[in-house]
Amino acid sequence: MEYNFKEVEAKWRAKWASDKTYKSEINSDKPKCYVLDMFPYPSGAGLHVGHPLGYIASDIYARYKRLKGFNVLHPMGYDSFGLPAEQYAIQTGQHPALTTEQNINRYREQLDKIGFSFDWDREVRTSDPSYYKWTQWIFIQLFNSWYNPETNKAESIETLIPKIKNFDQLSEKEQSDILMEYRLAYLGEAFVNWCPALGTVLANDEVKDGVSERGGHPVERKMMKQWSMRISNYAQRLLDDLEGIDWTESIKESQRYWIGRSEGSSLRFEVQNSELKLEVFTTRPDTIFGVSFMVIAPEHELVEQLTSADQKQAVEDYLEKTKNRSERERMADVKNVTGVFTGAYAIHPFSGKQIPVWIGDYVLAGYGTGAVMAVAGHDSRDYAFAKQFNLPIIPVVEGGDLEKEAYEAKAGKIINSDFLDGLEVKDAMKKVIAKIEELGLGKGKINYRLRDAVFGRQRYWGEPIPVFYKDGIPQVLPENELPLVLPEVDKFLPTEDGEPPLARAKDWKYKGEFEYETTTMPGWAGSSWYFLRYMDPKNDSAFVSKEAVDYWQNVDLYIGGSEHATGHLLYVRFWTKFLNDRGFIPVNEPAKKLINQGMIQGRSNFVYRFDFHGKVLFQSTFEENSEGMARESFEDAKVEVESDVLYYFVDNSPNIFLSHNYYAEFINGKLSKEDICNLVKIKFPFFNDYTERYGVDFELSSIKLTALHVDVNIVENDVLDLDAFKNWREEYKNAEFILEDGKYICGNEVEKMSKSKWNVVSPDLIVEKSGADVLRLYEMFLGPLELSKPWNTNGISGVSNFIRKLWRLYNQDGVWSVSEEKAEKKELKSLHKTIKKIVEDIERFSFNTSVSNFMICVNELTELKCNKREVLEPLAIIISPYAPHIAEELWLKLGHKDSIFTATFPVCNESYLVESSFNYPISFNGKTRFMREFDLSVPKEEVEKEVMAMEQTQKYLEGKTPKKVIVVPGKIVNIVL
RNA sequence: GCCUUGGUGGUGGAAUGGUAGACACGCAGGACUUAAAAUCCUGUGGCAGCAAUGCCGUAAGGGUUCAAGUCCCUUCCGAGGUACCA
Repeated sequence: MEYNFKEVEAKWRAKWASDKTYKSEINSDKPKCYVLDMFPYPSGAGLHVGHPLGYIASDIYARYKRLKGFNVLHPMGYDSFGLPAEQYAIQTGQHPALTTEQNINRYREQLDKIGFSFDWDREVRTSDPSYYKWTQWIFIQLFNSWYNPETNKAESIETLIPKIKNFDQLSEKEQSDILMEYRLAYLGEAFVNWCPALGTVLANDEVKDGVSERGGHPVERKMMKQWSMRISNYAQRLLDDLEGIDWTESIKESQRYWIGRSEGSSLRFEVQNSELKLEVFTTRPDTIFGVSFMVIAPEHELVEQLTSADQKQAVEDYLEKTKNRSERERMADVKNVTGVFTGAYAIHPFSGKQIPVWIGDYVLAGYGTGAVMAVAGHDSRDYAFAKQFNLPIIPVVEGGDLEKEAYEAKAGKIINSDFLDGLEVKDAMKKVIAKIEELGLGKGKINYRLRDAVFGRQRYWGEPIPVFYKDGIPQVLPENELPLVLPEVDKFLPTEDGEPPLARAKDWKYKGEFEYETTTMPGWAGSSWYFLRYMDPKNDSAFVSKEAVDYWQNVDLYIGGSEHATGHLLYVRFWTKFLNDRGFIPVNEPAKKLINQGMIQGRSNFVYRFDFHGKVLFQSTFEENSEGMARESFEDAKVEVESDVLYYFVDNSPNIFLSHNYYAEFINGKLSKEDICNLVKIKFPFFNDYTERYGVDFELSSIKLTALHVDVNIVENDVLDLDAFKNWREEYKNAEFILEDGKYICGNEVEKMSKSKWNVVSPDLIVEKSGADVLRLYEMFLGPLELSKPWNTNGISGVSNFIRKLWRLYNQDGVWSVSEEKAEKKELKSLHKTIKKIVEDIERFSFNTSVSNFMICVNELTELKCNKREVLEPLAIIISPYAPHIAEELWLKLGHKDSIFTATFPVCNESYLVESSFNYPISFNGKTRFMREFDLSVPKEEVEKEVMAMEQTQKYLEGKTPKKVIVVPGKIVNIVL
C-alpha cells in the first residue's frame, strides 16, 4: 500500500487537536523557549503560499526545540483591528467585527491544514474587548508616567509633582497642562498627515510618497490636537540596546537610521537691528566660518518678524506657493530648489559679519530648530541653494573641488577660520563647541530624527482611547471600569463636521455626562505588547501574570517580514522598555533573536492568443456567398462594405492560442506575421479553403499575439492543461491550440502575487494535491529563508517523491517491514551524519539544506536496503519537525503510544563518523588533477613522498622540480611548480 | 543618492579559504508495460574530441594566497528599504 497522505494527515491533525498535543504550560523544570511569528492581519483574500513560509520555519524550530527538551511556547493570533475591514464596512455597511470574524475563520481553516504546532488555547485577537481592555490599561499607565532624565527611565507621574514649583497652588487646568508636557501618552498639538479621503490621520510610516500606503489617497499636513506617545524620550535607549539583540543587520540599520542620532551644537545668532535671536542646530560647528547665509523653514515662527518691508510681498508670495505645494509635489521635484530672501541679516557670532536670512522649503520645521546655518562649501543642500541664488561659497575645510560639488567629508584641515585654522575637523569641532559654550551662544547637543508617535486615529475599527473630558480637562478612566467597549454607530464614516466615526455613537458619555475621546488607537497599539499576552491570554486581573512573564521572559525567536522594521518593531521595543521601567515585566527587549523571511513572489503564466480580422478581397458580386461563408464560420462576424469590398471583422473567434516559442520568435522577429498566419492555416486548413474559394484572408495589419495571464493552477512546469483551460472560462470552451512538441508551453514572468495576475497559489491546493508535509518541505526546499524568491511548483514532485521514498524505507512492497536486527556501521554512519547536519542546519536556520540532507540520507538508506529500527526510529524523529504527519504515523507503526513529539531528539554519535582514510585531491598550482587515497594515519611527509613517486605526478611535473609541496592532512595535496 | 542584500548550469539552489555545481527539477537515453501512468537505472556546466583527455568557467577587472565562489579594492547589474534630518 502506497502512503496515503490524505488519510494520515487528516487523522493526525484531528488527534493533535483533541489531545492538545501542543499545549504549553508553565513548567519550570524544563528550559523555556518562546517561538513567535508576527501575527497576521486577517485579510479577506485568505492566505497565499507566501504567508506560511515564516510560519513553517518557526514551526520546525518550535518542534525541534520541543524534541530537544525545551518547554516551548508557540502561539498564534490575529491583529484584527485595521483599515481594510473598516473600508469594507463603509462600502457594504457590514460591521467590521463580522467580516473580521469571517476572515479569521478562513485563516484558521487554512492554517489548520498545514499542521502547525500552535497552542490554539492561547489565541489572541486584538479586537476582542478582553484583549483591548489591557491595551487600554497600558495606555493609562503611559498617561500616568513621565520620563525622568536623571534616572533615565519612566516613573509614575507622582514623582514629578514634587519637582514642580507651587504645584498645589495651580488651578486644575494649569496642573493638567503642565503634567501633559511630561506624560508619555499625551495630548499635544502636532503636524499630522491628514488624509481627507480616509477621514483619518496617518503615521509617517503609513504615508508613502505623499499618499496613504493603503488606498493611495492624497495626504496633507495639518496642525491638529492629537494623542501622542513620547517615544522620543527613549531614542537613546532604543539605539543603544540594538547592540544587545540578535536581529538582522538590515533591521538594526533601519532602526538606527530612523532614530537618526546626530551630535552637534546649538547656536544662537543675533539678528541685525533687532532683539530677535535665531537658534540653529548644526552637526558641523567646525565649519562656522563657512556660514554665508541662513535658511529658515517656511513654517518658522519668526518668518513674519524677520521679513523686511520691501521683501514682504515676495515672502508672502513664496509662502503661498509652498503652502499649496502638496507633500507629493515637494517630493516629486526635489531637485527644484526654491527660496526667498527675508530682507533680514543675522550677525556672525565670531566674525561679526552680516549674513542674509533666507526662507527655503528644504528646511523642515519639525527637525532641529527649523533653521540652519548654511555652509555651502560643505553641505550639498546648502550648496545647491547657494548655486541657485548666487550666494557666496566659502571653503573652510581643505580637500574637494567646490567648483563641482560640496565637500562633505568630515576630514581635512580647517582654513579661512580664524582661531580654528590648521586644526583637523575633529579637533576644531571640540574647540569651537567649547568656545560656543564659554560665550554662552549655545551648547553641544544631541539631536534625534525620531519624532513622537501620533496615537489617535479618526477611525472606527480600533481600540477606543480610555479618556473622557471634564471641563475640557482630559481624564483617564479608572482601571476597574475597563474595557471601554467600542460603541455601535449608524455609519462608519466621519460625521458631517469632520468628527471621527465614534462621535456618531448615541448617548455615549462617561457617567452619562462627560464626552469620551472619539479617536481610536492605531494599528500598532495592540501589536506592541501581544507577545506578553500569549503568556497568559485569559488573565482577567492583569495583562500578564508576574508568574507567567517571569517564566517566559521574552521571545527567543521572532520570525516576520522586514516591512515592519521601523513601525511595529520600534514601537514594541518602546512599550517593552516602558513596561520594564515601571516594573511590570522583567525584560526590556521583546525578542532576543529576530529573522526575516523573504517574500514569495508570484510566477505568472501566459497564453498567447492569435488576434486577427478576416478580410474578403472579392468585389461585391460575391457578397452573398462570402457573407454566408463568414456567418457559417464566425458567428460574431461584423460585416462592413466599403467601396465594393466586403470586410468581415472577426474578433477572437475561434480562440486560437500559440505556444510560447512561437510568441518568443514572433517578438524577436524570427517569425513574421505571414509566418504566424501560415502556421494557423496549416493547423486549420479551413482558413486555406476560404482563401482559395472566397479570397478570405487575414488582414495582416490586424494580426497580433496577445499575452494573457492564465491561472497558474492549471499549468504545470509551464505546460498548460488543455482540458482544464477549456473549462476555465466559458469563452475558451472551444479554444484551439498550436503546440510545440505536442505541448502547449506557457510564458512566464515573476511579479507580485495578486489576484488580478492569476498567479496566486493558495496553500490549500498544494495540501489537497500533495499533502501538508510536502508543502512544508517544499517551501523550505525553495531556498534560504531570508531571500525573496518566486513561487514555482516545478520542483514539488521531487519532494513528493522523497516522501514516498521515505515511506518505502519502512514499508517494502506496501507491507510494514521494519526489522529488529542490529544495524550495520554504514547505516548508522548515514543516520548520524544526517543528525549532525540537521542540528547544524536548524541552529543556523538553513532549512533548505536540511531538506537536501534528508533526501541524501533516504537515498543512501534505500541504496543500503536498510530497514532496521535502530536507524529508522531516530530518522522518524529528526524528520518530524519538518514532516510531522508522516513522522507521527511512522512512530505509531513503530509501536509507540505517545506522540512522536514526546520523544527525544537523537544525539549524533561522532564515533560512527570517524573516517580511517581520505581520498586526497592531488592538485598542481591549485588545479586538481587526480585522486589518491591515503590512510589518515599516514604522516604528511610520507604522503608527499608517495605522491611525488606516482607515475601521474611525473606526467604533470613535465620534468620540472616542484618549488613547494603542500599537504594539508585530510584536505588536499598541492604541488607548486 | 544613501543603507541593506544578492549576482554560481536550462531552473531552484549547495559549497568551515582546500575536488565548484551537493540535493532537486527539467531534459536525453534505457528497463518494466499491449500502452500510458507510476517506479527504477544511466547520463547531463560550456567548448573540442569516438575516447582517454584537454581548455574555459561562480557579473566584470585587479589584488592577497601554495590555493579564492568564499578575503581585499574598483566597476556593473538586480531586489528590498529610505529619503531634503542641518
